Amino acid sequence: MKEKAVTLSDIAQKLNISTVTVSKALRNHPDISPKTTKLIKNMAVEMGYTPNIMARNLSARRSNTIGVVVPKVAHHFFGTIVESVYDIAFENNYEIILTVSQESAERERKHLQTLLAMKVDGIIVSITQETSDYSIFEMIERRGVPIVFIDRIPEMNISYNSVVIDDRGGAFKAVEHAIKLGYKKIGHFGGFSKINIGRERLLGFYDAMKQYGLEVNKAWVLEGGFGEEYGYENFLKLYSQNNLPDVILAVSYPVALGIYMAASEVGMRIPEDIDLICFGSADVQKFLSPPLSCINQHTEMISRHAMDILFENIERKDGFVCQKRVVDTDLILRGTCIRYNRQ
Amino acid sequence: MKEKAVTLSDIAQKLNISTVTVSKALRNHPDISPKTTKLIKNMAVEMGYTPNIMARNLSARRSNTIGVVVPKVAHHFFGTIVESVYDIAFENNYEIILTVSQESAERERKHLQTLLAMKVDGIIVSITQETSDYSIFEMIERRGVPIVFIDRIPEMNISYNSVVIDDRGGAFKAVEHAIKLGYKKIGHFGGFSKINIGRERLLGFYDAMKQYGLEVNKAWVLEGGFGEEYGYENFLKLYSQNNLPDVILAVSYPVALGIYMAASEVGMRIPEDIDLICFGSADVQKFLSPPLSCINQHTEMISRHAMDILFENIERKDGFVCQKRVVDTDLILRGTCIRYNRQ
DNA sequence: TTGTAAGCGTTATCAC
DNA sequence: GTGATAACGCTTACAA
Repeated sequence: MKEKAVTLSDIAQKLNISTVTVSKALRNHPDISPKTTKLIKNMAVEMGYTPNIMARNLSARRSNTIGVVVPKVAHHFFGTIVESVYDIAFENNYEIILTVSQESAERERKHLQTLLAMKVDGIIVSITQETSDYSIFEMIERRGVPIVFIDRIPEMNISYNSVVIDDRGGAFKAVEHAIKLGYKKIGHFGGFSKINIGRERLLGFYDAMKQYGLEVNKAWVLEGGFGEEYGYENFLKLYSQNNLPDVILAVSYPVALGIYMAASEVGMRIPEDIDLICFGSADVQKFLSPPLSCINQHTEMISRHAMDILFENIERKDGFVCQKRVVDTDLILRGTCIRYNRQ
Repeated sequence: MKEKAVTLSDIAQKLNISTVTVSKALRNHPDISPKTTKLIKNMAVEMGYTPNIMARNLSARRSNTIGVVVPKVAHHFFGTIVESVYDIAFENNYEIILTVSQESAERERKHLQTLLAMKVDGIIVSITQETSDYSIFEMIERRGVPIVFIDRIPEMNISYNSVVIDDRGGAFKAVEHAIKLGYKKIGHFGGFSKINIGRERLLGFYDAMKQYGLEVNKAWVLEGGFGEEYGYENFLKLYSQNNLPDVILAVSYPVALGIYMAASEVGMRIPEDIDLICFGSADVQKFLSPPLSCINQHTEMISRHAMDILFENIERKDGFVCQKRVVDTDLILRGTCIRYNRQ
């Protein structure tokens, strides 16, 4: 029932030549004459030969494979990043081993170990919210496996490659926009500030407030996670204290959704009663009511840069050049934060 | 700079024992005494040993790896399926090789070949809209690699495993619900009918119409793809003909979004002027205005069944039992299709 | 309980 | 141009 897989030597035997010749021919090695190559290739398809990548990699000491670790995949931001990573890999004849940490640092660590064990040629990782033990990354570094961090990066003092969004600039841009609209009472529902994206966005918020000489009301600057529940809870908290700002910068798209939900529950209208803008774009935002304005992140650029850096580092086996690239954001104005809604 | 990787024999040498003993100890083989095992394990971590999975798999003739091919990943439906597949794999110490066909049959084929070459123990695939050449699947079958199709399945006459949504029943349920509300002018914006999910949903629509003795107005039954653009275009087409039904069953969530967009452009209100329900659930639907009712697909159940079947088939190396499992749907009623809105 | 020998399928090296 | 030989790192008999 189960056919034994055809191997190089099966083909060789059939043709009465050596496996080496077959191996070379199949890889278009110049050693082998065109006609032998032709002959061998035909036989290979005829016999239904499939190379054994395990064996190939073991022997060749390279896997043509890139490992990826992301916290989530059923999430617009990571979903689009992952998808473009796959596209780029495909174009370049690389395979991707994707792993999902589900925001668990322990799981992340295990996945990284597996990737190492699989002898991937390079690694792309976006760390979890809770990652604080960086020893595994140092180990990867020591092993000489190129690694690039995207979006969420660790705070290490060894040098490493990274590709991030201009979080600080993006937040600044959004807040500046709100200020120019006329808003003064501005709040920020932020993420954990122990992770770069949370902290940078918070800084961008402060930058803008400071530059325009506005006072920051600490009560309106709330820390939390990047999920819906935080937007929801924080909004209700301020509402119950009867202390809401006029406009909120939400650290993520889900947080903004949480705000939509809470606002609708308590009968407040967006943007009339409270205005809103958030980080991160998903196509569905244009379908919200009102359509949600946001700070757009160019996910495909992140993937592109990350893969570029990896390919470059894989080529030059000698010391890498450590690179830090920053991807610009732009404001997409839809139905929120488009005019000043207060008296 | 680049440390040479530690191997089994490095550990063996250090300890003056054989590699076999080390190999066994590391895998908790009962052969080895607890204290030697302990000793070896300590040395392994001390030396920073990482197993070489390539070598292991080559030798063990099994990869503990499952290959997955999906048409898309930045898509709520597939994103959640993929995520749960990863979770289940992780629980069971399996690795996943995910590939994304991007709805290209050619790419799908290449990916399948790669998976075969990687010697995956099993394969899960959701075919593209255009897949019509099934020879690769027959080849996989012949190779004895367990394969299970999910959601989108091929029309082959060889037997194969599959896990699908009860598309027909789901569509029936939704249309029946609309009918009971009082609707009679019911339309269906469907997908390609050459693919099972498109066809089955269409059939479910017809089933309900027939069972309740309603006439189908062919002008309201439109075929297209599963993307936003089809909902948008089809809606505008009917609108320009001044020939809209009272309620539409959209074949997918994106198609429904397209309808929202078109309706809002021409100033028609949902659900007052035209009502709507769609296949597929995404959390964001509850944030739409009005919140969109839908036929919910239990994605995690699909993954669970698919993995179950695979594990079962991997165990029993002798002939498989071919299984076809159907996952139930349920109606999630939110702000559309909750009452009859016509005079 | 431990070790020996053989082999998994491929590729690199160096003769012929 | 072609091929013998030795890896690659591990596991599975089977022997000691």
